[in-house]
Amino acid sequence: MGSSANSILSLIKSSSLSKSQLLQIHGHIICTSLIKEPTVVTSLLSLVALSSSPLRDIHYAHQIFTQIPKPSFHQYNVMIRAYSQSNSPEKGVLCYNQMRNNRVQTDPFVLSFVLKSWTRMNHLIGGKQIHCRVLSDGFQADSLLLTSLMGLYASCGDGTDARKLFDEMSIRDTVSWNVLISCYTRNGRSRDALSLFDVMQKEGCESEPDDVTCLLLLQACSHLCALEFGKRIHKYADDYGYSDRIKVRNALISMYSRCGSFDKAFEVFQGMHDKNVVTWSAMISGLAMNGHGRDAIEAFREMKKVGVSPDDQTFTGVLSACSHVGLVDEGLDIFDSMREYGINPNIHHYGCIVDLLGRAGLLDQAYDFITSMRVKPDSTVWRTLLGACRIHRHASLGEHVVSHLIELKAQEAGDYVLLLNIYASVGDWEKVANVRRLMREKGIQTTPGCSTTEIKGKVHEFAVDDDAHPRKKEIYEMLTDIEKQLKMAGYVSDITCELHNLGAAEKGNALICHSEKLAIAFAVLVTPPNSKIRVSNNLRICVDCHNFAKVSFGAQKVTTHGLPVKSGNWDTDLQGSHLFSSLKFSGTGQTATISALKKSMTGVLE
DNA sequence: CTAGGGTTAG
Repeated sequence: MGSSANSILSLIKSSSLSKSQLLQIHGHIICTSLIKEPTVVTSLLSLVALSSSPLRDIHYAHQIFTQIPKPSFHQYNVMIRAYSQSNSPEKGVLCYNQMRNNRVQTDPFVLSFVLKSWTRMNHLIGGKQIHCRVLSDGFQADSLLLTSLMGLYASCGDGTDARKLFDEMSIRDTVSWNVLISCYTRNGRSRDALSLFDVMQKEGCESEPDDVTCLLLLQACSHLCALEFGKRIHKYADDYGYSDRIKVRNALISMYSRCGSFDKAFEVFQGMHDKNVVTWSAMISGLAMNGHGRDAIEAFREMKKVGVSPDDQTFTGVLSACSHVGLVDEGLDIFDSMREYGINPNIHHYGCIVDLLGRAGLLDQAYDFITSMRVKPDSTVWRTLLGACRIHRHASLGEHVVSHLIELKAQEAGDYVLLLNIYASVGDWEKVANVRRLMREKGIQTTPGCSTTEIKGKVHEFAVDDDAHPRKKEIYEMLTDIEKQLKMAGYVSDITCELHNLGAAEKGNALICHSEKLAIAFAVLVTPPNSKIRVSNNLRICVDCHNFAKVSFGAQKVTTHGLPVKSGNWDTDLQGSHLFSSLKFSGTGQTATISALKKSMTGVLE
């Protein structure tokens, strides 16, 4: 290697290289025979492909790479690694194929990068081919590679294969455990994920939970509304010094908000000296989902004032706050302001605006908005509009929206129920019967409603009209008692969410036994006065049960989050649109929290 | 020298 190579090498490695200097060096390397000098080219490639400097530019790296006559192992390595982290992981695979065609030897590192590419593409078959290569190359004992493979099976399957690999591993470090936990939470097995927390802490387990374990478990707690478990993780993080980490704090804010413990979320937020975008976004979403829409918008202003620049997730939070409170103009202004931050609206942002317009009754405007979107509308966007049609009883538009869902082949049981609701709300019983018949013919199964409440760490579960509970007699008595008090307080059951053509009196009776009411009655029964009651649902609450809860626990303190009720408008009016409530029961002083779970719960969580 | 773990609206 000549002296010019040496001086260029030290130039590349100097930390402050300008873009023009880089172009100059690149030009020089091409003009001279330095392009055949592996050390120089590799360090240039590493700088452009992988470094954290502003010079990082994967397209430019690719340009340099293609000019190399016969790339070395290291040069392939750098490119495959860079592509596996980029937003075109498929190019990493191409690069790997080229490497193999050129008979360049691979190693565990390269295999792990190309595995990451396949994993990010959610391509099981491609990943499996790498699995075969891992075995044929004799790396079957490399625990890091095996963990990467677990990651592949975790994102492409239901977790069975990931678990199998995990069981077969001879050395499992914390990351392996974390991959398994993450796999479980993503596949709706949050209970299994939480149970691993105890297993990891048992005597003889080679690895113990770290900060990422805490993050993952906190997420599982949110899914299950398992506040008590969440508090345990919080304590663990405190004890082991992980709770100083900003990511753990952010996860705590998120967990407490989603579990309905807004005060705790705010406490964590206020105790943080360094607040990043994620912190602010988590808090803004937390405020929005707990009924403090205006405060969420205020927090949004505050974060900009202290110099934190909002990102796409901040906007989803603040836009959803606007739609919850019904601030249409404010929401649209904020949506427009995204451009100033160089953020392109994604499907979530569009969804929020559809929700915003829809709830406000601007249904045609919402429809036009969907058709003018720069992103192809997905089924959730249409479903949001369908929900708005339900609120405002717009049957013809509802039918039209359903036709879009059918076109997308995305109709779900819930969509038929929503359509049924719309027809029922306008009293078109013939069409209600049609939809019912259609559902029967197609064999569409609706998810049975179920509510749970956590008493002394044990989760009690209730179904609609449940009579399986050992204390059912007392529960129904308590329910009657509450109803009596409510009638005096002026509560009238809302019958528009019932689907059958019954008389008003019959409907009033039919509504009584929704699972959320049973869970509330049970919780009031077994908890002492002034305690907190928390009820979780697997489905969105019906407007009557929501009103029931609001009136029972005092309409003043109503805050809501989770899935919207089947009808109703904004948080602030009694037709409130969300499920989560932090309320006070006027009779005995209990406080109730009702929140929605996206996944149904079964079994008992100890 | 390098690797594997988390993210949102409805």
